[in-house]
Amino acid sequence: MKFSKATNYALHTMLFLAAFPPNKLIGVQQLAERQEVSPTYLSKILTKLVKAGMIESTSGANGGYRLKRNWEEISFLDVIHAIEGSASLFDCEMNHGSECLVQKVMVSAEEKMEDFLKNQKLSEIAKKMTVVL
Amino acid sequence: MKFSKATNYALHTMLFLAAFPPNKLIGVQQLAERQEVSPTYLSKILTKLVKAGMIESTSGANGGYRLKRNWEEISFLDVIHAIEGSASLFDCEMNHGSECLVQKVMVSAEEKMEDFLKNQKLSEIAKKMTVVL
DNA sequence: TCAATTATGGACTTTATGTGCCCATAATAA
DNA sequence: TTATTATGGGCACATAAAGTCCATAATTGA
Ligand code: SF4
Ligand code: SF4
Repeated sequence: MKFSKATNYALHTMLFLAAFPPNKLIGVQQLAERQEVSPTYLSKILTKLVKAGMIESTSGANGGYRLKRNWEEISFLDVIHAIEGSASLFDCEMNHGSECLVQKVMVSAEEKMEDFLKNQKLSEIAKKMTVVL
Repeated sequence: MKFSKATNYALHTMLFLAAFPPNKLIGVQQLAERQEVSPTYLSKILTKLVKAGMIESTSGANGGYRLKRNWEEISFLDVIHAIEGSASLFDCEMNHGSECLVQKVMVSAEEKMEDFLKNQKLSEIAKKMTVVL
């Protein structure tokens, strides 16, 4: 029960892009160096963010990634869900009726965390960070 | 990023014990059957609960497990921590100063969930459950 | 048009963790 | 003493995370 490193990389990349000249492209090489992660691995993560509609990519020389227009509204939760998926943290195979209290408690707990993360916008946090990374 | 099955087993065992004649011992065999899990595996989990001071065990014929006296105060969070440990869900190896905002946000989010789980007492939930398991 | 650069995607290996089993040992009751 | 039950170490298996490699596509610039 831990957040994956991939989520960490994704969050940091998004925050870095938020504090980067907008519309300017930056390649996976430089993003990877900054986080001390292999470019090939980070590449997979970035592709997920692209598919989630948070960033856009451009191939070819001088290509790279940049935030999409709606980025100011993206929350921590959005990034986490893009990487880890949106399935419940507590998945019980059995199905003892819809009034199962255990699941209810666990799902409610998870929602408490998600409600908070939903309100943590990347733009707000990036603004407050003095040094990025 | 999922709660382990072990946590699921632990929670269900505790809830079952809460709705069981107090001071009466029940063996791992019967507990395991009820949850459709191997006794040997459940045994390890129960030992963790013993070490966490939530239940007590008795060896020998007619031995088994039962709740300890203080059990009414035990929360979901206590059980989860006993099984999964209490380390932060978001552990960043790097240490970019104590004012790291990313960690702050993630830890705060986790605390939201924990605050909720801390207030879910086993005794309360067990009382509300019509049928146990 | 050609070569260099960059992202994408598939397949793979490695590593870590969770899940589960087996057996030896200790403790207790009959 | 024997049967029963928990404990603990070690091992095996399954699953997922983390990371690598390479082929392909898209774009730029010469
Ligand atoms: S009671 Fe709920 S959580 Fe427990 S096994 Fe049944 S469905 Fe799953
Ligand atoms: S900024 Fe915080 S979360 Fe990010 S790498 Fe540094 S210590 Fe870790």
